[in-house]
Amino acid sequence: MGWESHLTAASADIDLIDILWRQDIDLGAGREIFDYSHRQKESEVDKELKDGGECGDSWPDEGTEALARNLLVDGETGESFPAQFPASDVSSITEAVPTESESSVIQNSLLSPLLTETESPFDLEQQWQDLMSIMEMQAMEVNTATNEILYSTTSGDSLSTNYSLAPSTPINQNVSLHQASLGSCAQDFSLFSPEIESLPVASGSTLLQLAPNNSTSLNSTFGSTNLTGIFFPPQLNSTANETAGPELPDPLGGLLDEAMLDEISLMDLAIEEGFNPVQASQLEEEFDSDSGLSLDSSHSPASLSSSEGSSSASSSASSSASSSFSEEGAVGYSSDSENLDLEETEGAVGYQPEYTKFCRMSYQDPSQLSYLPFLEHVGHNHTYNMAPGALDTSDPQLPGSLKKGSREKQADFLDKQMSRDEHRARAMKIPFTNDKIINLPVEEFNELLSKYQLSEAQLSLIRDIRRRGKNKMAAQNCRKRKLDTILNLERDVEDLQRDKSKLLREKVEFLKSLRQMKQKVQSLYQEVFGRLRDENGQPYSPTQYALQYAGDGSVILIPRTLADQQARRQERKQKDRRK
DNA sequence: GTGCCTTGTCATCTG
DNA sequence: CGCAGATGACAAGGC
Repeated sequence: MGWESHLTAASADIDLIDILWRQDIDLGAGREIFDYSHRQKESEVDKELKDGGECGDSWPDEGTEALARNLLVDGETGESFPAQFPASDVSSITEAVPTESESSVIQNSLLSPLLTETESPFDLEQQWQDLMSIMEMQAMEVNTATNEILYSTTSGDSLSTNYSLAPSTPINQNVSLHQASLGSCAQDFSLFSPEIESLPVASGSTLLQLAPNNSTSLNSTFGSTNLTGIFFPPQLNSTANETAGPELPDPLGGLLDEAMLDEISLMDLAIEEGFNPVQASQLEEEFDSDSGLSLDSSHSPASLSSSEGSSSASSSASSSASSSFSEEGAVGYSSDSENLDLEETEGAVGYQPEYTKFCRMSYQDPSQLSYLPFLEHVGHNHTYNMAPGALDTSDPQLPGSLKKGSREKQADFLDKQMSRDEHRARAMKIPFTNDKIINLPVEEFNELLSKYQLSEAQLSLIRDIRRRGKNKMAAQNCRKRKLDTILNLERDVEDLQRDKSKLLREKVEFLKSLRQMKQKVQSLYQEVFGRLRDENGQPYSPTQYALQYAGDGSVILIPRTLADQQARRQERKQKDRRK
């Protein structure tokens, strides 16, 4: 029989993975049951989730309420369920499942020990925010299945789906619905109360064929077995009835343990600290568009400077300008040097000093881009390679049809684009480009200097230009690196949050599977115990006997007192292990 | 006029 | 020790 294998497997040292693996195989009431609800609510879920995903920054407040009305769909099982379960919904669902409602007392009482474990009080709204954050993180996942939707961590919600849409599922899967959403449903916690003995179990269940009077005392029975520690935390079993009542229902039921809640809270904190999916997507867009900011050689300052340097500056600046030049002009260069005679330089092809601005993210005036084609011409003029005095102030590359006014404009613009050092170099009649000054290797640079008869002032300026130019590029690179570092860190944070969200969802799924497994084992126990007969053909009393899983995989019937003793021993072991 | 951003520059540190 | 690069800090200019 199938139940034998279940019991046998569960009797040994069962770890979580083993349970889950078997659950995937054995759970008959799985996907097909949940799919119904999924199909039913699919469109609504999509819509709601879309809305939820667009909550953006406002989710902590508005998202909570919105989510409360959401239907959540389990990505693994396809199970869908209302994220929150108003009393009216409960009643309607209950009515829709008459067999369930008939036997609700039994069902609830059977299940409660499983679903009340490791509960801890926490803020309901905070939970919803946590769940919302998980969902939003899900939306960030580009490569994951888009339809995978977070399983709600509220056991009551999840079970409500079973309750309403899977009438034939084992009854105990549906019980905590009431526990979670209806605090007054005390029967949820009366699994092993005597009054249930005479009540029939759900007839539609494919698993439960329990004979009457045989469904009691299962709690302690399980507690006496090796399965106790896995499926039925003893402390909860013993207090199941006490925890029922009008207290605030725990929407997460036994599904979320404290550690998990901690994780969710931490993640929630992380998200609150500035990362929501909207921002993340924006960030991704920035990553794409920020290529211009990267150290891509095509955009690097060096390469830009090269094109800048390839442009030529006219050395025909007025001599009067040079006389007004302030030598260590980093701060105090004369304004005269900036008021060079444009009429003399307008024809010069040369300068495109701040050419890099056009290639950066923040060039100041897009209208100035109209000069770019012209600048390209300028950029290929290598007049600085010519010997001193051979420079031509004319502009052979300028279209002859250009009117003088436009040329003045261009010259004015170019002049404005000249850096201070370029102005100074021109004023001092430096016979080569600033680009060369800056970018030539030391040897070539010295060689270049030796080719010319330069005054001390010129040499000093050239050294300053080289130093400042180098530092300018270094500063640009430094800033880019800094920006890249920040972006990479942000991306790392995003990735880590995504990973964490994924792990959290997996944990929720595992817990859910574990809960279902517990329910199934419980059902099997009831079935087995109910079929047992003594030598007179009478069923065993659950108050006097209990089933226990032996180490060799067999199932034995033992007196209840003995089972209770073993259960207590097991409990102590568990506590010691936790310490 | 003011605040923010970008860029250039200087001073300093580091390899 | 000198040099080149890196970087923090500051100022100027533009928006």
